[in-house]
Amino acid sequence: MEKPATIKDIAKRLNISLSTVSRALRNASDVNPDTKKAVMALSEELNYQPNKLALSLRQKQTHTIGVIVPNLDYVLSLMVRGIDEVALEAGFTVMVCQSNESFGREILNTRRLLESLVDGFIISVSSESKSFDHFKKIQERNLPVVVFDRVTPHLTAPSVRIDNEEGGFVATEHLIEQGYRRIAVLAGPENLGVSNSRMDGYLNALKKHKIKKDPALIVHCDFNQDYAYFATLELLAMKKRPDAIFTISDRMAIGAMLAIKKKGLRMPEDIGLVGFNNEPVTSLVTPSISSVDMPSFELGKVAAKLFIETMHNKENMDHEEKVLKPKLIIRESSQKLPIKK
Amino acid sequence: MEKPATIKDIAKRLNISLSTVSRALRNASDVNPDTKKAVMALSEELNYQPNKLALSLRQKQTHTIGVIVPNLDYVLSLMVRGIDEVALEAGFTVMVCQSNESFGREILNTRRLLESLVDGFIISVSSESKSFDHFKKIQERNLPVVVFDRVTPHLTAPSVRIDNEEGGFVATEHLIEQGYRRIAVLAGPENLGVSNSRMDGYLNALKKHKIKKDPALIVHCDFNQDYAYFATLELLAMKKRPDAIFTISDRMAIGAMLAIKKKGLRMPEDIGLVGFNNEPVTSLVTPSISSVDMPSFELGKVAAKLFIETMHNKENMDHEEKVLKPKLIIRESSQKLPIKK
DNA sequence: TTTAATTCCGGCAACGTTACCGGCAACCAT
DNA sequence: ATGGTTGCCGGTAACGTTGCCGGAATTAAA
Repeated sequence: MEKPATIKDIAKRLNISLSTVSRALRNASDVNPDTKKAVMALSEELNYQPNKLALSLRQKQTHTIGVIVPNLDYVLSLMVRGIDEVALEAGFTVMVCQSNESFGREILNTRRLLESLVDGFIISVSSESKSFDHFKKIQERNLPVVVFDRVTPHLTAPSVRIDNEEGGFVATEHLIEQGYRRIAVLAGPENLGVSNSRMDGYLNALKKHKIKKDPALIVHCDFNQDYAYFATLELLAMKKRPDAIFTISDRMAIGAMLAIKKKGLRMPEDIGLVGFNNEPVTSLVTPSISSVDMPSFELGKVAAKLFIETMHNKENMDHEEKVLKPKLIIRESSQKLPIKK
Repeated sequence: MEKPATIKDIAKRLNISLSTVSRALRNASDVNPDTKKAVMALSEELNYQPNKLALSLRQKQTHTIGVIVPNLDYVLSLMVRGIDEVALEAGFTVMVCQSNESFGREILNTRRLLESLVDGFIISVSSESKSFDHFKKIQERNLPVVVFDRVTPHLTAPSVRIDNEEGGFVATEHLIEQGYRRIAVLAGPENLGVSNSRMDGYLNALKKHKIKKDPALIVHCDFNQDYAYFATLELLAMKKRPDAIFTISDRMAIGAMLAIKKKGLRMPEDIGLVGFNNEPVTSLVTPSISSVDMPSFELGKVAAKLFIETMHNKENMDHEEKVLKPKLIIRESSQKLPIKK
């Protein structure tokens, strides 16, 4: 039990060749039932476990998927769990690397995973990334790549995401229906697709309800509670301050909430607030915060399924694009009118 | 750029032997400076990356640490980040597996990591685990093991943890100093060492201040918000209800808070509340919740350092035991008296 | 009885790497 | 010149596994 048993040990003990043992252990064809039984019995007894390294080296497959994410916040860790579940089921191991939203780390992680000889990648791009050469290098090696959540047009690969535009739309329309008219939006970095799509939804809702867009009410800031806090303070200091805020993440919604409280304003009476992601904390704070829920776990599962499909099908699936629907959860922070019967 | 370059490719192109290339690439001794330069140049050009699989197979080391955790909540993910940071620095990759507090999964994960030929383990045991044979199997293979956070006397291995007794003590003493007298404790499962130590601290504080222990005020329940919610409701329904609650985790504190609010009681006036872990959410809810902070990130770093030390030193470090100090963070939920000058 | 088919098995090479050993020069000191 | 040292290099085996090929033994078919 000291050193793990190998095929060689079994062969020696049974006085048969390595090849026979190897075949007995998997194919089972081309091998006498009796010897097969003997091999099985002994391998059981010695607690034989095939050496993964040797196997991978031989057949040039590690059965490992490299997953690159910008961070592991609530939503992304749910997605990763979804990926994990499906991947495990299919016999894959996943290696998760966080880029911490940093472009440099993203490149480094890609390199590392490539060195580890993963069989392919499932990627959510960092908000900082403007170049995508490191990902293209993966594709040059003919390794399958799937992009999820944070997709980008600069990378042609199968993708899964939620309908962010729809999410932005329902959040904004809900605020309008509640009677809010000067609706501000706290968006993320300017080059982040996810953020822009949600903003598009916001703009569409305004247009549909004939509310004029006010550039002063559109604020880009970092994806971060503190930045959102200060941005909100500035918004509230305007002469004609907004009467509602839609933030494209719950982290930012929390920052906004703190700023609103700091100013002594009440939600939903003085000001409405809707976030995005439906993190558990939104239901715990006072007042509870309305938020757009997304099927994160499911999205992860779909990403992994898509990956496996891509891996097996030689055909080009680069233009496969799955889109899941978000859902608005209404809570106290935006519920100004009594609930209709 | 299709297939990764190997040592063989370099050797062929330079008309020298594999061995020479191999030596040139690392030892640098026993090889002519000129050939070395040539090898380096070509390896750069071909973008040569040593094949980790072959390397590991050869030298029977994967430079990988298996990390087993019961879950990835706020505290544990911080610890894992600490582990990761130190491990990476030392040239190790970490593979993290969650057991979801399940004994079966823990065994499965151990097996999986063992199959992946990790060089050793850093473990925080699941709350469900009562047997530790699967961990002992690791030690039989002479692989280094370090236990962190959730330690257990049933496993002799170097360990890192915080002083849970101290944590329970300061939390309870703080409540006593604020004037609370009937202090209940919401503890975790009965066999969980961490929980019991915190309870011991609670008991010590009572004893020091000559408050009689009341078994009715000691409640064991699952490590979980919902259970804590219902347990608190029951506590509050007592004829002589407690005037303060100490929960051994913040998750449980949140559950308790919801129950207290549900009953229409005020914090800190009617009832005091102190949690454990200092999760960010404790400062966001209303009222904000006092909590015992632990140096999680640091603890993870220490665990990894201890692992590396254990790996290198042949000497028996099994009785090395590091203990870090927790710190009480006082917030609204327990601040009944005005702050002293 | 010969031929053909079937069943079962062992040998060899290969995946990419390094450890070890031995050998050929060239140099130095005797 | 002899012997010993040093610098540099190549060959071989090994890590644990599997794929391919060929061959022996047995059975079936002609």
